[in-house]
Amino acid sequence: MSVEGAQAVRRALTILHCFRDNGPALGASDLGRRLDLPTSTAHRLARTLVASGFLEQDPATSRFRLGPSIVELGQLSFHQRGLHRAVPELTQLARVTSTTVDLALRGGNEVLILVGDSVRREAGIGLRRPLHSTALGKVLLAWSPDPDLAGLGPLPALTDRTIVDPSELKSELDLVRDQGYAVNDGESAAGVRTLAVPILDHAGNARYALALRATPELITIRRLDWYLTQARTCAKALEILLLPPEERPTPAL
Amino acid sequence: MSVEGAQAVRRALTILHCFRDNGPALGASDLGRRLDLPTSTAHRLARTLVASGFLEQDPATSRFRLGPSIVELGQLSFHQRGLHRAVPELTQLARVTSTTVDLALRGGNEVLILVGDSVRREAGIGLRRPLHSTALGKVLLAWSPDPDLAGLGPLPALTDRTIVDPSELKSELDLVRDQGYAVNDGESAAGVRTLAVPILDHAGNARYALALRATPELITIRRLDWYLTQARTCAKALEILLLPPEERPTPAL
DNA sequence: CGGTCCTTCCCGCATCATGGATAGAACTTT
DNA sequence: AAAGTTCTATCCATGATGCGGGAAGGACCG
Repeated sequence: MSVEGAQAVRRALTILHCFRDNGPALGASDLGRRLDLPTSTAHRLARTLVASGFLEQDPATSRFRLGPSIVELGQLSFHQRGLHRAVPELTQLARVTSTTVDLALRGGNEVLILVGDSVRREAGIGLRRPLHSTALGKVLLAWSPDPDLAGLGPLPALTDRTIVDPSELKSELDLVRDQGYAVNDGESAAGVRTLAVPILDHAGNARYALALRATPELITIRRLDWYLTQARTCAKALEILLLPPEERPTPAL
Repeated sequence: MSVEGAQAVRRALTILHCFRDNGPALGASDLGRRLDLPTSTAHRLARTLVASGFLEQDPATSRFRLGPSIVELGQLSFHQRGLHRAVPELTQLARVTSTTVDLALRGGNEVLILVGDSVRREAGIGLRRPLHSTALGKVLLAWSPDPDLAGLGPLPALTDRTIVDPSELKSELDLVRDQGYAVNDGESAAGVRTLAVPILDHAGNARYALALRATPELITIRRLDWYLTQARTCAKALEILLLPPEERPTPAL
């Protein structure tokens, strides 16, 4: 009961979410253990998911993996959002800047990387990252409709530079909003510097975030402005490709 | 009751499936009408889906559309299946043959087109087609583990050439299995000829089907062999790209 | 060959989803 | 501009529905 009224459905969807973190194939008892459910319940839910094509069951090992319906709807939504049109832009940006490029949006309380540059595809597609310790996350938070930092819960430290204090994060976000971009300097992993800019809609919310990622030796402070220009140019192009005209921000006053 | 034990979950998944046929955004009462459910039930299920990120609700119109989790899991599964590695092959094949190329698998009782050539992306990505009136479908049926034609139900006629008689379909499938490929000559739409070949696994089942589509003037009978060779070469490459070594068919005896 | 862990099915209980009714907002028609 | 229509969203009593302990049947390992 509590807040949302649909126990069985919620559990079934959680089962689907299990497959994002873990290996490609999970058994019924794996699922039960991971969700703290009786095996029989997990098994029944999984079977229902199989019946609708959202999971499929390996005939040999009888373990579950994501099914055809997921790919189908994923491709459909990918195209409906126009994300396929973003791929060439990102590839171009990656080539020009020699960096790794990611396009992300907010999914719950995490950053959801949807499209990587196709030069280094393995990058992080389908990956989730924390909001507080990534440049992408900072951008998504800074231009968020509900700036509820408390809702994030504790901020785990990934390196010794990670911002763990909520009030410190708050002033960081103010800075990000002020200067129009975010930098992550080894707060997520040592030796990685990331630069992120928002793709804003007419309401001033960040619909997507675009990031360039490389070593600090490549993205030096003095060259930052150049990378920023490149990123912003690309972001402007993506704004047109991804947002319908009526949702684009009104041109600067 | 009946066969699968999860009413609420089944209904929720059906809601998701609604979004494949119809426009991108549906209201709660649309959903209720389409699934023949009370509005309140449809609304509650949709809310649960929103809470898990499988749907999202437009703040302005409060209508629902596919959410970030769908794109996330879709991309993840797309990559886990190695489908991104198929894209360059398909593009190449489309260029060489000047045809429209589709890669599909079976989803329930329909053909599920997953990847089109990127030359003409709009082709039919995320589209479902009948099994009995497409070359892709014939291939998927001909090398299917359960050749249950009765389970298909009635075979609707899309043109006057569509095979509507189950026993006729059965002999057509025998022919397809014999010659190793399927042809659809205006059975799905007039003036379209399609040639499809399977990508088989070690158990002899068609995991994917690959099709070339063009006008009968282009794919003439005398040139059929050439197109067939092109398609088979590509299928062989895809077999290696898409199937793990232990699931590939053993080399011809 | 005994042990362990897995998948799968069964069935009685009480929890949980159900859907009619309602309030109110938004949009359309007259 | 007001009346009418259609929509979203919430409530709550009812009983249908999903729940999960248990046990049978395999598969794999030692």
